[in-house]
Amino acid sequence: MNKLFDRLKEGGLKLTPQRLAIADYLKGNTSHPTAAKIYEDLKPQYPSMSMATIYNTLSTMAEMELIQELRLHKEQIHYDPDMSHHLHFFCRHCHSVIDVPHKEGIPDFKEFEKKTTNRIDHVSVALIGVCKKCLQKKQ
Amino acid sequence: MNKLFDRLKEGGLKLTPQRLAIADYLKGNTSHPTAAKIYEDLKPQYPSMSMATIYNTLSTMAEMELIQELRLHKEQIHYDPDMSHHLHFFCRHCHSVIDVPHKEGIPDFKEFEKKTTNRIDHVSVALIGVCKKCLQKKQ
DNA sequence: TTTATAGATTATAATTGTTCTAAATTAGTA
DNA sequence: TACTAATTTAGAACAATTATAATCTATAAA
Ligand SMILES: [Mn+2]
Ligand SMILES: [Mn+2]
Ligand SMILES: [Zn+2]
Ligand SMILES: [Zn+2]
Repeated sequence: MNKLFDRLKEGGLKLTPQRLAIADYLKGNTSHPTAAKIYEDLKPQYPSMSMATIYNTLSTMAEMELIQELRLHKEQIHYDPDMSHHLHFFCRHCHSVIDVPHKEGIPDFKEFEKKTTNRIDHVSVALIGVCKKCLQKKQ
Repeated sequence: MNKLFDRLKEGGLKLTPQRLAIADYLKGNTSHPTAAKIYEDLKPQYPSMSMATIYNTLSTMAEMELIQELRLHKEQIHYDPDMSHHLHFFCRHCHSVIDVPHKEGIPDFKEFEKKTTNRIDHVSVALIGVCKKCLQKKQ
């Protein structure tokens, strides 16, 4: 029932309770959690789970392109199981990450690539600002 | 003769040899150096200069909006005295940063702001890829 | 010339998210 | 059940940046 988990299986990886817990946690999750948040939330059910396991599993999933790593600031990596093309808004007060529906718009840089012969693999766009909640609190 | 330094002066800061050295180093510099690179390059002339001074000075300059801090990856901050609107290409092999002339093109997100009432302060665009030199080396 | 003071610099310690390591445990298989 | 390679775990290591506290500097009283 969990696509993430099924893909891990297909990849020949062992099906451990930890991996299932992390896959279940991420499934349909739009909150862009950090490793620390996942650890904290899984702790009650899996008190022995290590941060290393969280990072290992997330790294594996990212390598298999099942989730994406969002490096929106230097403090922490956020993880996103939504692999569809969309952008992110990052609140620099509370560090929350909000999905931004993406409708084309990002210009192409083919000209830059041709002129310079640098190869662009990925255009990273992030909207930085202050979220609704934090704006309200400040008043 | 150095605009950066003059602005520091205007800001009421003391004009120290360290600050002048850093301002001179950055003037017209398009290499997007890190704090460590600046430290290394100034060491011969200023062997007693501390990393703390480099960071303090760069932070002050960034706060005064005389330079920008580029957080293109989690490892290091790159500094750029060019405050004009332009984008950056980042090579994930050698970590070099290359200016990309910007001709409008970045879509506006007014609609997102109105709908969600989150406030966008800044749209960060980074082109991630492999630079010319690194592409050649791999062949 | 001394003393005072505020700000700047320095060396070093602390911080912190992530990665590494090595030992213990487990899943999958026979 | 027993084997083995993969996985998990606790804790150490790492590295860029930030914080701290002592020292230094320039300038201004006294
Ligand atoms: Mn998302
Ligand atoms: Mn630049
Ligand atoms: Zn917020
Ligand atoms: Zn390169």
